[in-house]
Amino acid sequence: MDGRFDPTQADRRWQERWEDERCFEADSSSDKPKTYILEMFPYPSGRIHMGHVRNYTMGDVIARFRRMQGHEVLHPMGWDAFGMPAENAAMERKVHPGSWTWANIGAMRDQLKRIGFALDWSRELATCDPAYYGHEQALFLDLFDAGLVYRKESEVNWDPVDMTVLANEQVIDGKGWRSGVPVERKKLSQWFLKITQFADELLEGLGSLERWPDKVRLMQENWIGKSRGLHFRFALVDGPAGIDEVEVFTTRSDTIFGASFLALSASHPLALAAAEHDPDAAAFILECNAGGTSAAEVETLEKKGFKTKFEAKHPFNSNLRLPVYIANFVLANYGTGALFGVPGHDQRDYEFATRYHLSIKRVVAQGRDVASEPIGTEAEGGPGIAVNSDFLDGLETRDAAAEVIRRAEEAGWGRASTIYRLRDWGVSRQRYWGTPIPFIHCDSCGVVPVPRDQLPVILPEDVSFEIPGNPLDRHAAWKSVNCPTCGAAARRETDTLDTFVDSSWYFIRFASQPSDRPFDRFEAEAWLPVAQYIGGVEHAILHLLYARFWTRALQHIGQLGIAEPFAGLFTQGMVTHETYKAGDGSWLSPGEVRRDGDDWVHIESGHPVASGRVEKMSKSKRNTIDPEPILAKHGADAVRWFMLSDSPPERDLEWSESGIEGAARFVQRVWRLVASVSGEPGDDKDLERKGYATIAGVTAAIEGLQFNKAIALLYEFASAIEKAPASAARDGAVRTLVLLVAPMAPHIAEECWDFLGETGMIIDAPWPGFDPAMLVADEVTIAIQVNGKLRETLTVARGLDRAALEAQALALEKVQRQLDGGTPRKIIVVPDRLVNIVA
RNA sequence: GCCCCUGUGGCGGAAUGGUAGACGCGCUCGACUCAAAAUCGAGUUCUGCAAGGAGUGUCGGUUCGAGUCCGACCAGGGGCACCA
Repeated sequence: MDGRFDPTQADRRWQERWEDERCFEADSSSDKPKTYILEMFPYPSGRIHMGHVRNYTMGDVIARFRRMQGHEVLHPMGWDAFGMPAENAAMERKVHPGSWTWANIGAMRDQLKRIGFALDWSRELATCDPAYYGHEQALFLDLFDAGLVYRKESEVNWDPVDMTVLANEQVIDGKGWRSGVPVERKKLSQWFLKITQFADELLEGLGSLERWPDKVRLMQENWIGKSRGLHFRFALVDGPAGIDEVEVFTTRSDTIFGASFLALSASHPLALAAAEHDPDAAAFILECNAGGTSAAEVETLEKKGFKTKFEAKHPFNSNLRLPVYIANFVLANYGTGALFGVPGHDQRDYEFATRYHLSIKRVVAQGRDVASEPIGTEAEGGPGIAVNSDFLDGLETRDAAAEVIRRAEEAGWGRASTIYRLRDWGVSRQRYWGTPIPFIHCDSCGVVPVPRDQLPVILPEDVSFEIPGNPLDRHAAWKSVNCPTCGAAARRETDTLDTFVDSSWYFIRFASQPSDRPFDRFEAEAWLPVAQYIGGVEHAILHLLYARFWTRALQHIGQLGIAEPFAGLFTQGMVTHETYKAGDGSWLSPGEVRRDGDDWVHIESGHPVASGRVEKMSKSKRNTIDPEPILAKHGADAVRWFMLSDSPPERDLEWSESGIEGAARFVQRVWRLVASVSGEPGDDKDLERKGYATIAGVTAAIEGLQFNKAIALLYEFASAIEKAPASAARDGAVRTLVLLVAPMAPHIAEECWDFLGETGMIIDAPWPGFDPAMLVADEVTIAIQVNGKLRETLTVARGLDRAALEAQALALEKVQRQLDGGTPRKIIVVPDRLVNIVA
């Protein structure tokens, strides 16, 4: 054996052997306990980046670890292959989105294989493959049959650059999540999935997801936004034809006596009725609709209203008349699109009332406040005691609210109800590169599903991207089809599905992939739920909520007996790197700069460079590090090792050259240790104990996804072995180390295993165990404190009694010096741990 | 505005209420070498010659004992945002 381990040779050799022997193909009929490990599948953008490497390394460690523990592991990989970038590439480079995507998949698959992931490539799938999206179309029709899919004319978020509709979740700060331009409002007929039907289930289900980060559960909870309150009606005085009341929703029914106006959204039926005979009202509505939705605009937007000629009667006092306004701050799609304003206890209503000189009445008193004290310069939003509120006076907010609901229900003008912030999921996209929605539009039969035997509806190949918009819409031959019901000439639906639909069930297809249907229920259930799902926190709401919904929808229609798809979730941090900016403001890549003392200079020009913030690796900031040359230089194990060390996995990891070098050093260190195996006899109790402690620690750390801790323990163990004299125990420790390193650095581990003369591959070796009794040392180090401060340590036999410990501690010179002749007031003794002398 | 998270050496970060700074990076010194790389050894929170003293964002509290628990504040990050 040579002095150095050569990863370039070994990596490929083991990767080929794993592949040739089909080691990582999961057997659905295995008797072993089944474990499903999954990382969020990548979009095939062209190249693997460090974020992928980190993500997949973590999953790979768990997968290999579980395998060594005797589990049958499913660890698949595929491609989230539909989406905008392929169309953009098509426009820019005149290539077909399909050929671009498939070429990228090929390149990225090769890259992943060179990192040595234990993946079951036999189950690889790509969502742009008709063999995948055809089944998706079938599932979509199943959901349609179950009434979970509907079509509705609705105001949508229109991205004027991408020329498509966006889901609410894809609008960030009023801008398209991809294009970054302000979203416009537009009315279109869209397909929707009834996610709101599952709002409560999705909320309740979060409680069972104990192995999810609290943060993600909280984000989903907020997103679903459950509010309990009262729906009730205000009768109108002289309402227009057909409208004699206005329904509102409130969570603060206790403030009902503080109402001083009603406000309607611009698209409320009563607002439209008002506009019919009043050009001023119509103009105001237009103004409201023109308003942008960006955060900046919303923040600075003044509360404005238009006073209609209608008045509403207060439900508890029909003599009290409230003016009805159309107001720009009322949301059309939350609650009923109308509200009653309580300026005293809602800041937004306060601003509105101030502007239009409406009365601001106190109906809740807090602390020392008294009923007669006026509201100050701000609304008082918190709970308190009802005042100036007739029969509610003296009741606490909660009780007052309940009392109003009780009376409203009794009198029949309102009912307790719950509403959600969550909206139904609009899935129509006016794009080419997506799953065609399997419907046909017939002039006489309406919207007709494509018959099952005609699935998949395949995307046409001959399309052009010369003009913006949806090429499917211009493709006359593809579009024209006969109506399946009446046979007359009809048109295909040209919208495609949101790509989040594709990723809402891929984990089921991984588990079971028959050719004639989306999945086999029993095979899928054998693997699901995913034991450990790993991905970026950016999917905390969108993807994870949709996938949960889709799974529950399948359960609802009896296709799958699983409620939650991901039993364990882990969101890993990003891989970051310092940024560099040249004098002219342009970004420079790490390869273009070099260190010069404490400063950075541009290598080519020698000009000074400003080093900026450490940020997520991104093309625009040019601070990316391509994994490829790093792999070639240091080998897969060093890259994997570095991805796991240093930072806790949920935090960001800053890429550093010295970090990867340190990792490569450790790989060589393992190799040298294996070469130092002596064959000499003899035991070494301390080293054995250290070995057991390391096994226990590493096992717990991997189970808790604390890879950085596992690695620290392995470094410590390696140091201990290096220092130990030759013995059989030392040789055994080296073997243990190799086993423990195997999930993280599998290539060197196989190489070492082979060198040690073990039979079979290390991927199949059992994970080492230990006897907990062996972890206990004979001697323990006791901390000796005076007044809680450490003064000395003492090594004593384990289990030494309190009196002996106390005596030994008091005898210490340093303790005596601290006591300075005085008598201790109290002595705390924790056996095997510490003695604290209180002076 | 509301909700949540995080503050520990030069850096990444360890610490069931019980020896703060494990482990890694960097740095210093030493060994090996003609020299370098690689490797090995010693050291590395601050302050002090030392004994000692101070020290986990700030201020207070609980406790024999607080990085850890409680309260207030400061700073950074994230999520939601006219949600009735």
